[in-house]
Amino acid sequence: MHGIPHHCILQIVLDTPLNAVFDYRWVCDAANEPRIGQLALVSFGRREVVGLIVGVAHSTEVPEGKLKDALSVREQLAPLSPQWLALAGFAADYYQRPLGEVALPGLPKNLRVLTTVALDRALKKLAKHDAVHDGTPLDMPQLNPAQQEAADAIGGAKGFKPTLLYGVTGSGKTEVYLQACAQVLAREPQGQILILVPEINLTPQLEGNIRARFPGVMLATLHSSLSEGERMLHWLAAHQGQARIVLGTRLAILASLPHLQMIVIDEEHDPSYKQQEGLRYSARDLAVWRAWQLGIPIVLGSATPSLESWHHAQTGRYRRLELRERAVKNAVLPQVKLLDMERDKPKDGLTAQLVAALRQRLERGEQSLLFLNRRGYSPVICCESCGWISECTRCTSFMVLHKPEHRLRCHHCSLEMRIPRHCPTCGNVDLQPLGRGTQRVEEGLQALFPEARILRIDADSTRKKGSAQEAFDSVHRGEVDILIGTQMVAKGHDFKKLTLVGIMNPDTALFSQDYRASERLFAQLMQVAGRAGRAAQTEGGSASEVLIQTRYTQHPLYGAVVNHDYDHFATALLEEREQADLPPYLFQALLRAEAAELATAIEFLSMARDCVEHPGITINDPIPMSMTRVHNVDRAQLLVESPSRPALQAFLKLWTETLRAMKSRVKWSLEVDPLDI
DNA sequence: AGCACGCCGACT
DNA sequence: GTCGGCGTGCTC
Repeated sequence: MHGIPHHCILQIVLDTPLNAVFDYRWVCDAANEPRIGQLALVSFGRREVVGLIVGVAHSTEVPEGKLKDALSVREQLAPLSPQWLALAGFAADYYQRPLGEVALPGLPKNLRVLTTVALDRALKKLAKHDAVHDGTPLDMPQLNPAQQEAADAIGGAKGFKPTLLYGVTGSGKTEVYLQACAQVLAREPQGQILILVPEINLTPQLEGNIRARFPGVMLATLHSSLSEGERMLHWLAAHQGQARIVLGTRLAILASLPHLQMIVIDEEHDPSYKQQEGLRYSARDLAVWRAWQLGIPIVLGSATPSLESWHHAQTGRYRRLELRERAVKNAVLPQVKLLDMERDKPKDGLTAQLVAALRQRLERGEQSLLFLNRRGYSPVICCESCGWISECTRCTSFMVLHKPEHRLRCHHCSLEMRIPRHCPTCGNVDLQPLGRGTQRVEEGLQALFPEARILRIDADSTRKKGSAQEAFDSVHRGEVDILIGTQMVAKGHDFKKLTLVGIMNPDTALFSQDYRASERLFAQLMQVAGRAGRAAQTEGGSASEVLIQTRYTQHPLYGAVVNHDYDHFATALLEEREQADLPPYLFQALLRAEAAELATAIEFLSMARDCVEHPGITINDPIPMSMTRVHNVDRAQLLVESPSRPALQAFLKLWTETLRAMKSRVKWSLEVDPLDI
């Protein structure tokens, strides 16, 4: 009874917004049917696409006339595991998208093309690679007692155990992760570990550290700046279990890891774990689900945990471990001081006290960092006689002056133009820059300290590939006296000679409409402040200082920063959130609509608000988004809230199905657990 | 989402 | 006379 040709029905999902499984006929040996989790090439409409087999059956409802044969099954690739399919399924359900739209984009592009040459090449390369396997880690540095306790607790954990590793900047969280990894790798001969970081380009040291520490262990990286060839190779190394450690950004949460034994989320509070377009998933939240599904430990590390995680630690859902001291002997936390801009009026954005502090570092040959989260020369230019200001014609925003390029640029739609010679409305030639960006600060500083070596690091100065790395390297080599940067400089880097951090103008975030702004500001200030004083304090060297310029020296947020007291600050914020019925005590989703006319978008949302019964769910009024128009499209949104996550989920499922069925011409999208409202 | 088919304006 | 605008219809 072998070799008799018979046919089966492959149930296949495809990368399409259609929320459906498509059936295809497949002829094969009865004993040799394709398996769930394999990829297949099929003809779909008038094109050929790669789909994922989610079921194998022997009958179908689809009429004979519509049913097509699958073109091929990718047998050289081991099937994706049921656990991986469940992960993709969970993400699809939770974020209200079709399975195929989650599962297929989670795979390397080269797996989804018609030809298998890239796959075959990668398979061949990895087959040769299999020889080396010497799992002896190098000598581990001595940990302090708190670190050792944390590493043992994490590395020795069995079962689903989310741990919040709360440690001040420079407290050696990375070392804790690495030693916990060493324990897991030693205990589980095949075990794999997934380490997520916010942005891999900003933490280049970590990859090197891991390689140096685990020389016999294959490390695969997964992030958006890999070439397609590399991505294929690294993904496959993870999928085949060869890579024991996978280091990646949020997209790596969908990697196939058949022997996953532990997950590490570094800087778990970082907003870049949330995808901000397409499938708007939170890699951190999916990671927790994945750890729960597999019954494995997960570590969430941060000096300023998200309030969500902090809340979980308070309620006992997460175990909290704490590192209170800096790991390097004699390295102390920098002293944080507030500079009152009301009493010490700034010139060119700098108070006299900050200028004096900069001068002092220059004289001592130490480095300073000025933090200003605004790139360009000035955020707007205006006409002094008629009040004209440089607004973008396509967006609800201003055209930013970029002086080196002599251009105005919109940071939202990248519209560019030459700087007008005179005011477009009244003809006045006196157009003045208003406000201050990094370029203008750089110019002012260079005038103030002509001999100083000043370097600006922001998205504009590092546009070329590799130029950011080069810039950071030159800071590390001590070729820079004063570094000016946006949030790009806040993450990851240890600047050994840096003893001064100046924060120029953080106040705007204090009174933002967005209730998460203060949480973010605090995290950002702590993170930037943490760049200072990471090395041991040397004899005669200055103590590290963080100087914050502000008009609100009495604001409790700054008080908490001065005292390095996230603890009380977070607890106070959580109380406020509970009083005000906000996350994490409430669950939210956002329906967005866009149209050429704002009224069309609002109208659609009003209709959506009333189209389904919603007991237990609060649906607010439709409102224009705070930046209403981007690239000539008007956007509005509808906030949906519930104290019950399951109730919200059930409603969203029904709601999206209803909206999809209405086939409205208005373009809409749903975001679950939005970060920015 | 693609990608077709399908009817009305400014051009080689 | 055609190239091409995007309306709407379908995908096992």
